[in-house]
Amino acid sequence: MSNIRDDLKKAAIFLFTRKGYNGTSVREIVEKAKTTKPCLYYYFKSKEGIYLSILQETLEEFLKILSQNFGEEKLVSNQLKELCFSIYEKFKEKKDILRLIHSIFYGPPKSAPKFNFESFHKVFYETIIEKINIAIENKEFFDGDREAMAFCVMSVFNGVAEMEIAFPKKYDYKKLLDKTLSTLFEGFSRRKK
Amino acid sequence: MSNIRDDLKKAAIFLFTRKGYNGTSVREIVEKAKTTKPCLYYYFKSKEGIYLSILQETLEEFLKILSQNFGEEKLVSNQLKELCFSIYEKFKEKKDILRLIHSIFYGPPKSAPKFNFESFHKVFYETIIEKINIAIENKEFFDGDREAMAFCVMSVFNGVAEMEIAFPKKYDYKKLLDKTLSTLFEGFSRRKK
DNA sequence: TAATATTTATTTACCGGTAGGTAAACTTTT
DNA sequence: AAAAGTTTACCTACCGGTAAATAAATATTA
Repeated sequence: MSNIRDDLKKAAIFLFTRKGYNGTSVREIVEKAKTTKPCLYYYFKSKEGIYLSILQETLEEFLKILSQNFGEEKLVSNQLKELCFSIYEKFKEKKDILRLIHSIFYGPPKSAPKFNFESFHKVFYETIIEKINIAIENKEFFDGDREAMAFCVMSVFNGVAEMEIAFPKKYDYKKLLDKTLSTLFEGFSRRKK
Repeated sequence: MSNIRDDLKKAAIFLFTRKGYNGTSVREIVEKAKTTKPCLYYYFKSKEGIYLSILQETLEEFLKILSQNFGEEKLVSNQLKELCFSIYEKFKEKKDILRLIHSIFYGPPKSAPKFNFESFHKVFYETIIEKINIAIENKEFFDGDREAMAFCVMSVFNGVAEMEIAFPKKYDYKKLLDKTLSTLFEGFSRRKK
């Protein structure tokens, strides 16, 4: 098994996630991986190549989570919570890479090679809105604007993730996510005027 | 009036916001500003200097908005909307720089010189939570977790801003912000069980 | 006010260091 | 012997930064 390839990837993740794409040099990567430059070019073709391969791998892991089931029988608010918790767990596991992806996705357009992370957002949003439709049909949620409601859920999740990126260890973010979603769903729940 | 200083700043903004800090070279900046390198070093001391001066200026503009008043007499939900709209307008005006700040704030720690944008978040959050306290006292909002409610509002605002950054011109984001806040506040509003 | 001295602004030409990338030789595995 | 993997040594281009000379504006003095 060629572990040079893996060593290169690990080293690249370590450096890209700390110094960004432009802030990391090929020399640093190969040095950390205890190998030489032509090896990196042998396995990944270019600096851009190793970078994109890291991002692609991560994207796929997240899409996999969204394709899972989240207990169709339960209350939608609980399904949505579980969905968010699952993604949150993966997020914590890959926090560094996600910080990198985040800063590229929302960052200056030419600060790094283009990588389309949009598909994750889209699938995430669609998954949420489907569940909200069900909740409104079941009269679990009040009959509000469905897009707006889904947008709230997604934004809250993003908000927690960003907080954890910006201020790690400052709060218990799992708890914050739980609490905030609970409050949001309490607001969405159907009550009489 | 030395307009070389201004030209340098404009050129730097143009390039930093498109290519990031590490992706932009001092040579490019002075070339675009139609001057020479020692001039940049004369006015700003270093690449980091011109960069930080741009960020600092922007931060101050945002803090200024938060120190304004937003109609104490009105419904809190409307005050919060106005607050968000005001910040949103400034955001749109300085969208490029905010994208840059965002990607640095949430990005790899060593991808650019440190700049503390935390103060804006803090003041924004505190402003929101004050208003929510009032709304709950007035029985305009139900008596939920105040931190969670404030977090929802802030997240929704961030969500819209990020959408606009990632997918400019795809939607009417002012409308999205309006609609989403309305739905959120409808959820927060006090109704009988 | 005119000439001079001083400070401020700007340019030319350069520094050592490092960037991404590769040709070509060598070693190991198949 | 052929293929795959790895190394040494090198390429050109560019990086951030600066010394020193010069030009323009301002202050000082006769």
